[in-house]
Amino acid sequence: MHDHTTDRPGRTGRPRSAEADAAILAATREALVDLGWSKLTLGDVATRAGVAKTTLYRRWAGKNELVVDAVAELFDELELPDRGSLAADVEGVVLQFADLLARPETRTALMAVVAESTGDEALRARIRTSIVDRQKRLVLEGRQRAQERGELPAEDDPETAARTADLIFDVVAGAVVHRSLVSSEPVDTEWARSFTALLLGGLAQAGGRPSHT
Amino acid sequence: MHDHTTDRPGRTGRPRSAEADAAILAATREALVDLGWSKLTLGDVATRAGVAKTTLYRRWAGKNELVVDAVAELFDELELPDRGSLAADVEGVVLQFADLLARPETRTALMAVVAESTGDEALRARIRTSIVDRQKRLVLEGRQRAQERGELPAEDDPETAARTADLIFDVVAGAVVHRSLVSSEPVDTEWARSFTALLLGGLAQAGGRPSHT
Amino acid sequence: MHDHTTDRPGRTGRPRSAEADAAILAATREALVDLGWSKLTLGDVATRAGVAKTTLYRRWAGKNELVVDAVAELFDELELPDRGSLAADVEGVVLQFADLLARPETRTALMAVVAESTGDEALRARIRTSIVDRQKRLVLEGRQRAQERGELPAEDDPETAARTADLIFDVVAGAVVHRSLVSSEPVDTEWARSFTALLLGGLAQAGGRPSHT
Amino acid sequence: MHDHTTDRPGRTGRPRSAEADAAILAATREALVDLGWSKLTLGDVATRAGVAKTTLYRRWAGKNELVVDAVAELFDELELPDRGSLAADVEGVVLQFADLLARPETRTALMAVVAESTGDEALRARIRTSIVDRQKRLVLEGRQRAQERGELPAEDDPETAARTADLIFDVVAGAVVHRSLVSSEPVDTEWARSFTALLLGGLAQAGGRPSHT
DNA sequence: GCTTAACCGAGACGGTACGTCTAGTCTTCGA
DNA sequence: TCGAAGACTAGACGTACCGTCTCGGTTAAGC
Repeated sequence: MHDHTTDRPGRTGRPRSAEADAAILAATREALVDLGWSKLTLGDVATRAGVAKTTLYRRWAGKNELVVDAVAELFDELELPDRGSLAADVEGVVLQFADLLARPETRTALMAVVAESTGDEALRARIRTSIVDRQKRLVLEGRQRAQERGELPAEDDPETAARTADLIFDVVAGAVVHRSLVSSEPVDTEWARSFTALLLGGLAQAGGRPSHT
Repeated sequence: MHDHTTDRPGRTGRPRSAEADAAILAATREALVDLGWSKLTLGDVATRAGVAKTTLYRRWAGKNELVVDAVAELFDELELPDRGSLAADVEGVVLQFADLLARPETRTALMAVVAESTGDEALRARIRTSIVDRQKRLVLEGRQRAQERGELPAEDDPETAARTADLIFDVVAGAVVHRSLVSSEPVDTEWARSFTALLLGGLAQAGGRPSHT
Repeated sequence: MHDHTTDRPGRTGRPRSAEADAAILAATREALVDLGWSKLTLGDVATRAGVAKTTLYRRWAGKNELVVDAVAELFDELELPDRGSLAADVEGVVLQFADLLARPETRTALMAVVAESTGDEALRARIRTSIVDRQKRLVLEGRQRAQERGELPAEDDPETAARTADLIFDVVAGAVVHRSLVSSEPVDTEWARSFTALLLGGLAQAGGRPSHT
Repeated sequence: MHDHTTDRPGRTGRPRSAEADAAILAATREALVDLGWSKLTLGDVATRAGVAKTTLYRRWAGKNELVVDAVAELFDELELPDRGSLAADVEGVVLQFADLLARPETRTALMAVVAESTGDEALRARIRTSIVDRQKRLVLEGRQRAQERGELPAEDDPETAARTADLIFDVVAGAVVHRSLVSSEPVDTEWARSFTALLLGGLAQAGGRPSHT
């Protein structure tokens, strides 16, 4: 997160309003719901937040940065409650993630900032820092539990462990995003179960008959 | 594909130029490379194509529709050459898809139109028709071959077969897209091999030791 | 008048439709009433006339020429019935002219083409030929009658006679146009009587008490 | 005149630039000279004035209103220097007015806005307020002087006085405009003298022999 | 009655200007 | 020094007309 409010060096003059920050981020999410990414304008956000456009530009460099911050907060809601088995944990996080992507502000904003980031390394880094990497904890935590339960073997080489975690993260997140936003099909319990079976058992085993837990 | 040129009902009046269509789509891809999605303007595309802005608007409703058509042509390049085994076929198509996503016109355009489509059912349908569904052929063809080789069992229930194909498509396409565009990590041979091992063998088996073919 | 229909040199091929000419001019006047000069478009005129735009451009060079022809016909309605005295004749023609300028197609078109003609000598000539000079007959005829009645002395020098006729024409036409279109005041019987008194008797005499006939 | 700059009710925000107003009006007159009314575009005026198009639209509703204001300033140049007699005063103002109408920006603009005003009461009012009525001062002043000199009798009834002034104004302005712009003949000293003789002495007296002063 | 050239409708074409919108900056006043 | 208000430059938007062109099809004069 990028704190615009408190970490200023100089201390003379009128201090910035902390309320304004929250109001602006909330207004941004509201505007995303109403208008979508491309029709969202900073002037409109400022109006909704009851704030002057100048104030907004003083704190964020542009639309991209603002939206990344506004959306990042939403992703911190994801959790990994212990459901007793690796399969159940995977299913749970898949459904949580799908719920998040079902919210209009997330749907439209996430893909849009990713698209913008293709030609902007700074933005790409900001997305990784603020959104993506923060969620890898879910993979690490899930593996840890599965190893404790004996469902997965321990991994000695830390580099291989990291690579595998990244791979799993891309597969899980990618599949859910693709199903939700590109294929436009619902991510319901049935799909989550099929996906989990595929992830755990692989195509060779699960190809014909997905094993219902 | 949406044919703007030939399938009009009335036959009076000057017919539309078929060259213009091709020039516009090529100019769109060129502009995507140079400018990226958000800085691409239809006026600029028209200029690059040597065409009047009105000609462009007569055929496409807006930026979204135009870019979908321009990018869709690129996806038809994907093929599934027979590499002798299911694992090799998967690896091959993953690397092909990654190459396609490494091209700047695809990187910037694909996520952007998906983002726009979240609030526009017509656009979502156009993306599905022009891009997504057309590539499912790769999954179907790959499974067919694997079954003929005996690597996968036959599937009797056609509905289950279709659901499984959709699942695999979302997993493969989603993982590659997420790795390429969100995580911003390279999709190289090594990653493709690890991913294939996971897809075929599942997490339980491949978790510790990915089986190098 | 410019005859587009009959005076062509070659004689083979399909002849131009004479009905089209009339329909176009009528449609032009109708469009002038509905839309005014600046919002009149040739495409709209063509549609109203049930004619293709091409047909229209084949016969007139542009909006200006078309409107001049369309309006010129209206001016030929003016007549100078013998009312028994010079004053009565002047009053009569003033009121007739004012009635003509009260019609919306005349109001808007006359000034507009005059404005366009300031930078276009060919158009200026066309206006003089088609509209202005044709009406000078009214002045000449009126003077002729007045001289026969003994109200005005004969004029021996033909050049002086011509200059005086031009002067009177500018004064009468100019005053009526200015009153109608610039001052936006009605040209009614009372004003016509006052104007006639001024024209005949001059300011020195008519200044205080206009002599009601 | 319509003050866009100073008389706003609210006082917050950046005030409008007074320089911009002057630059825009000057650029408008320049563009009228170069292009004429019909080819004048607001985008071009903005460029010439070194101003953004939005600044221009913020202050004027459109081309008509802008041109009226730009031309109105020119009309304020007219004066009525005391030349010693009513006839000389009339001649002087006629020649001044003709000089004004000989300037290309006036020629092309005046008739055009009058033409546009035929279907637009607001514009008609603006023309009357900004241009026409302001010049009636010349008639009133001239009559005042002539009465002081004893050339014209005093007029007791103020309503008759006003009606007569309006009549004279329409006759003088109309005749000069018609001569200049419609008949396209020069308003030179000789014509001014003939016209003055007609105006003062009337047709009956001046018909044959215009009294050369 | 057959040619044949010029006509006709329809509508796409390359252009240009429109009037509006948004971005991001700047300038003023008041807190 | 900050914030609200709103004017500023810059430039894309999507639309409307311009005047030209390219079609398929029609129509009368002249052979």
